[in-house]
Parts: sequence; C-alpha cells; structure tokens
Amino acid sequence: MESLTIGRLARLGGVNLETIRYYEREKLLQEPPRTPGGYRLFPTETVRRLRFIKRAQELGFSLSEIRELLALRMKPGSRREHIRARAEAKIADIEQKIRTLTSMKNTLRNLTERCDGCGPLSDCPILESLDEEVSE
Amino acid sequence: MESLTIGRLARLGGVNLETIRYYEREKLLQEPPRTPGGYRLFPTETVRRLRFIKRAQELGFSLSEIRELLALRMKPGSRREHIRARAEAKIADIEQKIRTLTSMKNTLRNLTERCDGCGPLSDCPILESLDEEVSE
DNA sequence: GTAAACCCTGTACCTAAGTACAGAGTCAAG
DNA sequence: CTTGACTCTGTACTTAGGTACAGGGTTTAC
Repeated sequence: MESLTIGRLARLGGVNLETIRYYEREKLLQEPPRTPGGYRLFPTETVRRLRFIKRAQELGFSLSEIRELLALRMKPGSRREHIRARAEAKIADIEQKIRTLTSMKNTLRNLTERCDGCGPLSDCPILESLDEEVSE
Repeated sequence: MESLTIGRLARLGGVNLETIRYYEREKLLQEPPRTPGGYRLFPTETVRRLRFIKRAQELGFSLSEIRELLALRMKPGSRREHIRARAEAKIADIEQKIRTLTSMKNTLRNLTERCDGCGPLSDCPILESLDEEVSE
C-alpha cells in the first residue's frame, strides 16, 4: 500500500497543507503512522476523504457534522440500532436540503422563462416568492 | 402597508437584532426608511427575505452568493440576457448540489439497509465509498 | 410628563475554519 | 556528505459571519 507525505496529500486533495494538520487535530482524519524521523505517512485513500470533506462543506455541513457523518462508519463498538437512527436522521436532513434546493431551482427556472417574455425585470417579483415556496 | 421596528423584525425572522443591522451594512437588506427620530421601519416582507437568507446559508451559500441570488431580481437596469446567464449559472450550481446530496443520501440508505443484515459495522466500508460516488 | 422598553451609532469581541510563519529537524539526489 | 526541498511543533494571524456592550436618544403606556 502506497503512502503519501503531507505535501503530496495536500496537492492531490486540493487543500492547503496546514489544513490537513488542522483536520487531524479536529479528528476528521485519524493520526497517521510516522517515519522514524516523525514525518506523517498517509494512506492514499485519505485523498478521497479530503474530497468528501470539501464537498460536504459546500453543501453546508459544518466540520462537526461531517465528523459525525464519517463516524457512522468508523465506530466498531456502537450498536446497530443507534447508528441506524443517526443515519436516518442524516437522511432526513439531506432530503430537506434537496427539497429546498429543488424549489430554489424551480423559482430560478421560472425567472428565466418568464423574463424571456417580459421587459425590464424591475417588477418581476419572482424571487420575492422564493422564501415562501421554500418554507416548511 | 404595515411596517416593523428592528426588534419585531428580529423576533419574527428568528435572528438576532444585530444581525439585521449587519445584513443592512452588507447590502443583503436595503436601507429602510426611518422615523423622524431615526428608528428603522422595515416593510413586512423583510421577514421572508430574512428566512430566505437563513435557508440559503444552510445550503452552503455564502452571504455574497446570496446577495447575488437576491440581486437577480432587484436590478432594474441590467440586461435580460445578462441576468438570464447568471440565473442559468445558479441553476447549474444548484443541480450539482442536488446530485451530490442525492448520492450521499443513497449511500446512507445503503448503509442502513445493508447493516440490518450484517453484524458489527467495523468492516462495512460503505461510507468510504461516498467520496467516490460523489466525485464529478 | 415620566418610566420602561426600544432603538441609535460605534467599537470591541467571539467562533469556526483555516493560514502563516519561525526555528529546528529529516530526506533524498548528486 | 552535503544542499535543497520537505516536514516537524508551536504560536500567532486572518476571514466570514455574526454578537455584545456603552453611552445616549426615542416611543409608548400609563
């Protein structure tokens, strides 16, 4: 199994090198083995994990929520039912996000379609309705 | 048309009063009219705007992205084609977010289903695949 | 017409999520 | 076996997005 120095990992994952050490401190990455001289050696799949973290952040998950998501798979001692419940909760979160995004998209779609026909946009109050469509 | 003092608006919108002044400085809310004594008087639809901002934030939009979204409707002078292009770009963003969320959801769904049947989760590397499924 | 409750501006402070050194040690290519 | 690129720990700084006063004026309810 290949392994990566922190600098290589940072380049492959598209993040700053210091960010990796930060994630390690914050328990988003587990402490990697070291060379005799103390250099970190990360398993190559850490690249995927970094990319996952970035993606989840862009979707509005905080680092501690992401930590939880990742922990769903990593805890050997936890009970199935417990994990299952937490996964269901995450799924519900995600579905809500999808619903909101879908309604934002529809609203924007309307905007572009409707405004093909009408003149200046000043009195096209479509986005004003976004918040309504989007409410629970 | 009813109007709201800043304190009422804050309560109705579920945000801190200082946040409203902050949003005004940051041009997410336009400067409201004032009473003779200098008190802000917000139109009631500002409540909906506040709620929209909060929702969009939860979906990972930064305040400046949200400012752009809101501006899609507010600029009377802009050209239709220009606005249309920006709306299309936002729609593409949103669709990408939806795709990523959908694949996260499916992965989690898999996790709960599969682990109904299997024993301890330690070697259920399902989430490890999230980052792959989720890549572009 | 005076408290209590509100709001004003301005400035300082806070948290999350990084980023940037400094000073010192390690690795690897020639 | 040295030189340049890399990494280490530790501490300090930064940015976005707020929050919290202080000191003073305004409204409203009696």
